[in-house]
Amino acid sequence: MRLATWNVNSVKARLPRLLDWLAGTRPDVVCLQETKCPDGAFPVTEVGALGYTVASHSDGRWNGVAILSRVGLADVTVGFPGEPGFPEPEARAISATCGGLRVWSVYVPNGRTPDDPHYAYKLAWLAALRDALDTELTNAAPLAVCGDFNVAPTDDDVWDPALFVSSTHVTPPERAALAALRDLGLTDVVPTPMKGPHPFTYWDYRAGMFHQNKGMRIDLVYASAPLARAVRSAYVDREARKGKGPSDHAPIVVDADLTPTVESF
DNA sequence: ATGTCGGCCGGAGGCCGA
Repeated sequence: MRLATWNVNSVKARLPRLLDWLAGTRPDVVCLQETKCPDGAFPVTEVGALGYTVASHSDGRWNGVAILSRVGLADVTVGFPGEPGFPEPEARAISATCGGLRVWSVYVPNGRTPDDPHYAYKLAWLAALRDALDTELTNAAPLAVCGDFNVAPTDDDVWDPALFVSSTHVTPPERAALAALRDLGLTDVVPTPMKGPHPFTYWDYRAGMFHQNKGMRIDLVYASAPLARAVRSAYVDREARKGKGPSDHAPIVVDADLTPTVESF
């Protein structure tokens, strides 16, 4: 089983690169975030030509999450019970069962700044996600929570911790929210960086940040115990951040010794 | 670091969000 997650920053703007990347990487299951793709506009035909079926969740111009699978796509759930909104719930979570693996694609609220109402929203959203996963993890099936968490778990996950003091993405409450997810029994599958010591997954478009490798690790794969035991390797595909017209995030690719159990075709 | 993207409206370029 090859599982991947990628904040594409608009599936429409990224479509040529997404298709090339799918054809070259051949993941079985892909979690996408920031699809920014209205309902009904998702390019299902184009990804379908590569063997993928699609479950997507949109609220229009912002946000948007999706799961692509070529090993089945069953029991799709949009959002989760108790999901907070701003004020209405946004398109930030979708889950499905793909080849025997329960997969969540999440786009955690950014938070903006610690004194902004969006920061409280972010913490409430993460707390509600924890409660929803607590219920779901009573099932023994392997589970992955993948996506853009907008939190760097440790100081090693930001290019200059001194610059981030009292900024969002690194505050103790945000990191405690991630720890609460791990306390459910989820394991942070830390990918291999491929270049440099830090497995960054995001680099701001501005100021040559990618070229200087001034990035952050804010895209995460949290694996339940049965999945974590099966993981053989994981890497950040920083090649996908290069060249013309990239997303500001790179994909994470995880290989696990799970035999896909195709439940529908 | 505040240097760039992408979406929207509307038919250019300003505004919002990240």
